[in-house]
Amino acid sequence: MSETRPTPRKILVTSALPYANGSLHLGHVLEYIQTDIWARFQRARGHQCLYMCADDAHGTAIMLRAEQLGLTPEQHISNMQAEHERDFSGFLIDVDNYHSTHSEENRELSAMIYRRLSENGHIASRTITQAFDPEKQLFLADRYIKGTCPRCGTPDQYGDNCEACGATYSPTELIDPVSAISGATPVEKESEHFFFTLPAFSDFLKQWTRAGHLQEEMANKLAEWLEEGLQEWDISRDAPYFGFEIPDAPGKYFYVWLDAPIGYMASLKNYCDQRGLDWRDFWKKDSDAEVYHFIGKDIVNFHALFWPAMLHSADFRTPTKVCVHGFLTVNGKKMSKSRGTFINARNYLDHLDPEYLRYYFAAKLTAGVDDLDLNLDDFIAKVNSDLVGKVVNIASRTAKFVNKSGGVLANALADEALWQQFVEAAPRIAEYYESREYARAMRDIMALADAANAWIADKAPWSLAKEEGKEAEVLAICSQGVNMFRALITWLAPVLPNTAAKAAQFLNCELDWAAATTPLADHQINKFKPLMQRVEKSQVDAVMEAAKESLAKLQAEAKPASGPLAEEPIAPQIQFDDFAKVDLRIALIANAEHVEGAGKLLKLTLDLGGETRQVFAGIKSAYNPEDLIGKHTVMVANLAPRKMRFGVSEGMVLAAGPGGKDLWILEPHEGAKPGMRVM
RNA sequence: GGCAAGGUAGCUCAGCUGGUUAGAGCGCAGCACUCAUAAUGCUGAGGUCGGGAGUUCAAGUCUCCCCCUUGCUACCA
Repeated sequence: MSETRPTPRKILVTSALPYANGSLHLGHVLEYIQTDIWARFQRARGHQCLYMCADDAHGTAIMLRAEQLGLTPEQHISNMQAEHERDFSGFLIDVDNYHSTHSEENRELSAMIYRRLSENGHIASRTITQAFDPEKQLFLADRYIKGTCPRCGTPDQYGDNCEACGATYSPTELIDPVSAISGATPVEKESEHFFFTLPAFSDFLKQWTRAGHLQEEMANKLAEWLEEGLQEWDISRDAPYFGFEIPDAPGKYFYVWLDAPIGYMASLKNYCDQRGLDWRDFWKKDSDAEVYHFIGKDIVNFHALFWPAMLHSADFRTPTKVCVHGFLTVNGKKMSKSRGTFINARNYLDHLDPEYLRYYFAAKLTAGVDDLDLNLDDFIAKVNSDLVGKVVNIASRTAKFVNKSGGVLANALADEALWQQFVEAAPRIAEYYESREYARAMRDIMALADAANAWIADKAPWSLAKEEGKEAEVLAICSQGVNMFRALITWLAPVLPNTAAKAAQFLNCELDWAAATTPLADHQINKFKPLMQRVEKSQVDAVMEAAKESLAKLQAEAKPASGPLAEEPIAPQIQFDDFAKVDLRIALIANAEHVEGAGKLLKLTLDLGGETRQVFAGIKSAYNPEDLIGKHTVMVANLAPRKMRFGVSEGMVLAAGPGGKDLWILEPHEGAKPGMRVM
């Protein structure tokens, strides 16, 4: 009844390439652990499985960060890559190759793919207008422009949205926009850009996204984009840019997301070139290999729309599957820097064994895209009880008796029926691994561990050992205990590679998936040594403490203090005349009502004592209209009218607060009358 | 506001195409064991399956409405 070995497959696996601008955090680690478990499982089953990764090393952010650090971009990304590789190895992520998108291989492949896209008529060019930093001589992406929010007046907001009030807008709407890089006032400038004609692949993608390459929920999500109609994708950036220059287009560079996925190929090419293998075996159109990308749900459009379209045009095969996972939360909350739940990979590794986290993630990972919560109390309980209390304990409580009687396992099973449960579980567990339902695999394995412990308790070999003439029976029971442990640890090996290696040493045999359910008989084992230590609460506390410290350090660099004044320094001094230009008036809120279709707006009718104004105010989240009617407030009466989707707004009411529910409009003391000027 | 995914025991989660008294692990209580890294076994308490209405002989499981959480997205002068 031993399992038949499946025919060997050729598999290429990737994790999303971490950006070479920051340290890895546990969210990254979740993905690498998911990928690594899968890759190790495939190798354990005798398949050829290459796990490729690399640093994603291009883009404006990296260029600027390097400058800030006083390094060349090349030095900076080289430092980051070294750090990333240390963290990978710390978490026992067994990549076959860790490369960089800033590599010769990637330069060649990017150029080659671009040429093919271009030859196929899938590259368009046109001139666009963009904000430009005249001092830095640099085009500015939205997030590099800062200014005063046009809606709530909060200074120092980014070019696409306001952190205080949540408004979204285009950078041209910002009041007093400045370049976040140099502080200069941006100007508009034209430039020629290249576009990948994504709409040409609309039909192809509609079919591809439904052809079993994606989880259904992701296919549904992408269908939204596909229904709305795809836009051409801007794939070029102007110099200066840290990246690859586009062939025959001096001064134009590939946008970082163009060459990032090509980095998967480049890493494989780099690996193959050193070994006399051909990377095309995996990527050519009629390849018999399988390609799996593990990614987070935030980058699914790049991997399941842009990337397959590029590959299709460039005459390469498309991925077998894009496996999307959810985000990691910590104690039920989004990993956030402000909440102090942001844990770097290194914070964890400095205090805890990587296998604990590997197991905990495995025990909660499914093939779905749901977010996964790292609940720290649950983490301690689960690891200690499942791994130490159940699995390792089976070996720990039986090995001694085997060793005592010479260390040679019995030649027959004590309980065939129980063993049969293990035999039958093997293919099911394999199927769960294969389909990335690790949580189900772990549940099955632990259920068997429970059965094993209950059986051992029932047989009580320690009691029999006290009786004369029961030596053979004791040995038979404990031999089966050791064999059950061997099966369990073999199945756990993709998750717990170090413990599995130690167990192999104790068992005095290689752990082999196919052999796991054939019991070792008449086999010499070695002395048992503890395989795994319990997690201590103090270690977990130390991780959280370290996380807070790293965070504090980061924030100290970024922001010296907090509070309204620190976050929004007082604006440059103005003269009285400047202030006098703003005509503030007392207004009576004659009416306030909801606006059909608007999420944040209230429509206010303001009585200025002889004149009424209609003003749309973004205060719906903080006020009920009925509570406002009859109250007095202060408005900017001479603000130019503004056309909005729901009508013209003829002024602004004054309010303070970060936004959402925390928003307070001004109200004058008793006695002020509508129309009075506020000076 | 729109779309999506969720809301099942204290905690983390299973519950397939609707079908007997709703499950697991952990935690908790009691008992047993004391071989084992205070590990293990047995027993038990604990849930109006977010709320409401409906369809049905029968609903955690289907429909509608509402509330809450998370993500994406729009608008927000």
